[in-house]
Amino acid sequence: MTDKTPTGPGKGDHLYLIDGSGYIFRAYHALPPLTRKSDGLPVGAVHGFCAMLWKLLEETKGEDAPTHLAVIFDASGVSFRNEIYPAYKAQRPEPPEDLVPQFGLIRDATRAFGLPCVEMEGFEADDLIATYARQAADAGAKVTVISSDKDLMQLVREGVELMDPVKARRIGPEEVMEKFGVTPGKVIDVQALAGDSVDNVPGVPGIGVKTAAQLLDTYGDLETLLEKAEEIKQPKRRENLIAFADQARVSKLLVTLKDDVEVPEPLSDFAVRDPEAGPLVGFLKAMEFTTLTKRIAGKLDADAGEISATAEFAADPDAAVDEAPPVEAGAPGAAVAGQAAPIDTAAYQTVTDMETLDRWIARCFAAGVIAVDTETDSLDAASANLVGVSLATGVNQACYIPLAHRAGDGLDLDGNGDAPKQLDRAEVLERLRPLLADPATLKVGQNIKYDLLVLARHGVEVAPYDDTMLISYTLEAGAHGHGMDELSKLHLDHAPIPFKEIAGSGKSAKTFDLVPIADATRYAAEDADVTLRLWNVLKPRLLAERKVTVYETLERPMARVLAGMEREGVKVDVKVLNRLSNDFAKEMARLEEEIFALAGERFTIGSPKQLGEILFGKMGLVSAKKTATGQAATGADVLEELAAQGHDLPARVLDWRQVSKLKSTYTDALPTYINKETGRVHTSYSLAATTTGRLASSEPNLQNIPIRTDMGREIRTAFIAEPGNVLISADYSQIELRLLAHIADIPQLKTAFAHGLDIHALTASEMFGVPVEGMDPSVRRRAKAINFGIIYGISAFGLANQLHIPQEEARTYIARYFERFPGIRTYMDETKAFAREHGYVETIFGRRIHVRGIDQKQPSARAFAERAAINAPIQGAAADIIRRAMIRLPGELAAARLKARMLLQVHDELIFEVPEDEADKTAALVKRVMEGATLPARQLSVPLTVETGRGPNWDAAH
DNA sequence: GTGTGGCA
DNA sequence: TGCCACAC
Repeated sequence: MTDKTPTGPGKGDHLYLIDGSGYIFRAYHALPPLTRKSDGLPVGAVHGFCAMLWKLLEETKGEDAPTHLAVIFDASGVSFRNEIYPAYKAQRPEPPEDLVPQFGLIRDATRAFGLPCVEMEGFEADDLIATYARQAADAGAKVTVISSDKDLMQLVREGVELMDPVKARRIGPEEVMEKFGVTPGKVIDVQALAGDSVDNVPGVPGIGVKTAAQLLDTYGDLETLLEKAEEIKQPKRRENLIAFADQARVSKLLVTLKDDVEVPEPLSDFAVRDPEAGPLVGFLKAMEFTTLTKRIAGKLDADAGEISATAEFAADPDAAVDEAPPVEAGAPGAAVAGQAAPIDTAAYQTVTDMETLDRWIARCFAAGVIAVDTETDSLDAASANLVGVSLATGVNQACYIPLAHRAGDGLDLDGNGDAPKQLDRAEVLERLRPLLADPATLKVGQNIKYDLLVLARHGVEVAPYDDTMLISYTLEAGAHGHGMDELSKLHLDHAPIPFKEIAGSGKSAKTFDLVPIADATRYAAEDADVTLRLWNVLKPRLLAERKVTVYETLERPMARVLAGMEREGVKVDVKVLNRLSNDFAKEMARLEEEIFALAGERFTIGSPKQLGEILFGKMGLVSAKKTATGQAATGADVLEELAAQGHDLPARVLDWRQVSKLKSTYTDALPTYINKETGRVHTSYSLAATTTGRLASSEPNLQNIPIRTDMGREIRTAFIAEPGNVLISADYSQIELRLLAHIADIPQLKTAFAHGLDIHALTASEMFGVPVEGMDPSVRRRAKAINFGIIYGISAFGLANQLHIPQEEARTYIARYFERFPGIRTYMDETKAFAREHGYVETIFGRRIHVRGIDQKQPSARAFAERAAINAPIQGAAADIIRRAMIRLPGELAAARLKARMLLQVHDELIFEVPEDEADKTAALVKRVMEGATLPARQLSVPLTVETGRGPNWDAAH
C-alpha cells in the first residue's frame, strides 16, 4: 500500500465502495453476536467491519488491491423516492436494540481507519454507490461494490462487480443470472414487476421474480411487455399487467438507482493511504478487539501497549460488569462522575441559521445516538406550543434551536433591543423530520412521551427512541424518583440549572417562550447533554442487570401508546357536569343549614380543627383518637363511629364531605380541563410515578372518578362518545386474586378460578365451614374483605378497621385463613425474606421493585415495608399484564381494520371509543387480546377473564 | 397495598 | 404540610 497522488481512479486502478449501512444489517444477522467485555456494548458488526476493512487494505494483493476506497452510508430514512411513492420503505421494522449503537460506531471505525465516510441527505447509499461506480467505470477503473444488497445487482457490468462482505463471494453477471434469471441490465425490469415487500415496492400483483424473468425473456423489456400485455394468454396475469401497468412504472422509478447524483466528495478524495496507528489502534483497543488490535498494531509497526484506548469510545469503567458488582440502587457511590468532562454550559451552541442547523443534523446522523428535548410554553403536552428543540451528540456537545421565543412585555431578549433571531419553526421541523425518523439514529429523551406528544401534534414522528426516565425506572423503581434533576445528581453528581433560575417562580414566572435565548440555550442544551450522559451511564446497566426485556417489552413501548391515548383525550358533557354541580351546591347548602342548626353556630365544616372543637369541645363527644399533630381526629372512621352511636351532626358532616368532594374535585374541576382545540379532556399518564408499575393519571386524574355511591356514579354519565360512537370498557375480573393464586400456588383458589366459581363465597366456605349454597351475604362480605386484605399484606389492625370488628377477632380470621391456605403464609414469609436479603422484589415478568425500609428497627415501620413487599409482586404483575395488552392493542385493532381508539386505563380496565357498528367486534377482539396478554412470556396456572361493557358510562362491576 | 387532588 | 376522600 503506497501513498498516491490524489487523482481520480483511472485505468489500472481499483475502486472499492462499501455499503456501510447494508453491511451492518448483513453482519448483524450473519455473524455471531459479540459484546464488549467490560460493559456489554454490542460490537459484533463493528468487529466484522474492522476485520473486513483490514483484510481489504492489507491482504488483498495484485489487481484486487484497492487504490481507492470509501464507505457509503444512508443519510436518513427518507429519500427522493418518498416523493414519488410515500409508502416506500415505510413499514420497515425498527432495527434491533443491540444494533442501533453500532451504526454510529461503524462510522467511527471508518474514520479511525482514515477512510472517507460519505452520505448525503435525500439519497440512499445505493444512489451514491451507483454514481461513484459509473464515474469510475467510465474512467476505465475497476469497481468492486461491497454489499449483498440485491438492489445493487443492477450495477454489475464490465468492470463492476459486487462482493458479499460476509461470505467474501464475488457476484458477477452469472450470479445475477442465478438470482434474477436475467442479465444485470434487466434486473430493474424484474424488480419493477416483482416488487419488494420489504421496501414496499408494489410491483404487479401475482408476478414474482420467476414469472417476471420469463416474461422479459419473451418480450425483451418492461415497456414492450406492458404495451403488448393484451397478448398474454393467462387471463389473471394479463388483467393484472394491464391494470397495474402504471404501478409497475412507478416501481421501476423506485428501484432504479440514480447514477448522476451531485456527490458531495470527488472520487479523487478516495485514494487509499496507510492508516495512522494512533487513532486506529486506539479505537480497536477501546472496542476491546484484542486479537485484531494485536494483529493490526503489529503490521503498522506500532506498540499496542503504548497506545491507549481512545477515551471517546472506551467503556465507562464504573459501568463495568466483570470488575465491579452492579451499583447498589441509590447508594452514595452510585454517582458516576469520573469519566466524562464536567458540564460546560458555555460550550453549548444556539442555532439561528440553516447552515449551523444542517451541520448539527449531520453530526447527529454521524453520532448514531443523540439526545432530544423539546421546550414548550406550558407543561401540559396536550396544548403546549413548541418553543424550541435541543439536541446533544456527545459530552458538552449540545445545541438549542429556538423556534418561537417572543419579545413579550417589552423585554429585551438578546440584550441589544432586537426581537430574538430564530429560524422558522415549520422549516426546522422539516429538516429535523428525517433525523427523528431515521431508523439508524437512536433518539434519547428524558420522559420522551412528552416530546413524542408535542412533536406528533406538529406532525413529526420519532423512532427509534429510548427514555432515560424509563431505563432508570426499570432498574430502580421504588428506590428513588426518576426526574432529571434527581437522576443527574445521583448519577452525574451534577445539579442541572433549575427552571426557576431562568424563568423565575411564583407570580413573576415566565413561560419558556419569554425566556431570553441565551438563558434558554444554557438550560435546554444542558437538559439534552445531561440526558445523553445519563443514557451512557444507565443503558449499559440494563444489559448487565438483565433487564433489557423488561425495558423493551413493558416500559419503552408504553411511551408511544400513552402519547396516543393522551392525544385522543375523552369527550365530556359539560351540561351534565354543570347540572350536577348545581345539584351538589344545593345539597351542600341544605346540609350546611342542618349542621349549623345541630351545632348551634356557623363554622367552617371543612376545617378539621373547627369541626373538632365543635364535636369534642362544645358538644362534649368523646374523641376516639388523635392525629399525628395532636389534633382530635375527625376522619371518616371516627365520624362513622359517632354516627353509629346515634349522633346526627357527624352523620351530616360525612354527607357534606362526600358532596363537597364530588363538587370540587369532579364536577367543578373537570370542565376546566377541556382543551379548547379538541373540546376533549386530555389526562396525563405518568409511567414512573408508582413503585409497582401501575400508571398514575393526573391533570385531571381520570383514575379516581367516583363509582361507589349513586351520587358519585352520576359523574360517569358525563363521559361520552362522539355521535355515532359508543364507549366500551373492558376490565380484568379479580386479576390480583388470580395472580395471588398463581404466585402463591393455592390449589383451592386455582381450582375455583378454573371453574369460574364465586371466589369470595368459596373463601367464606373454606374459612367458616358453611356451604356456598344459601350463604349469608354478610359472611361472603367478610371473606371478600379478607381476600382484599391478603393482597395488601394484611394486618389485624387493618382488617379490624375494615370490618368494624375487634383486632382479636381479625387476628383469628387471619390465622384461620393461613391454616386453610398455607401457601399464602409461605408466599408472605418468602417474599419478606427475599426483600430483606436483596432490597427488592420482582414480578413474574421480571419487573424489579425496590422496597425501602425493610430492615428498619421500628416494628410498625418495618411491617409497613413488609406489606408493601408482599403486595408489590401481585399489583406489579397485574400492571405488567395490562401494559402488555395495551402495547399490543393498537396494532391488533389496526390489523382488524377497526376504528376503535383506546382512551383510558384505570389499572385493571381499558376504555375505548368505538363506532357503534363495530362495538361488538371490537369488544371481542379487546377481550381476546387482554386475556391472552400473559403469553408468550408467561403461562399462568389460572385463567384470566375480561368482562366487557358498553354504554355512556363505564362499568360498575368491581 | 398503590395513587391524585382539594382545602385549611 | 397534613388531612381527607376518591379510585383500583
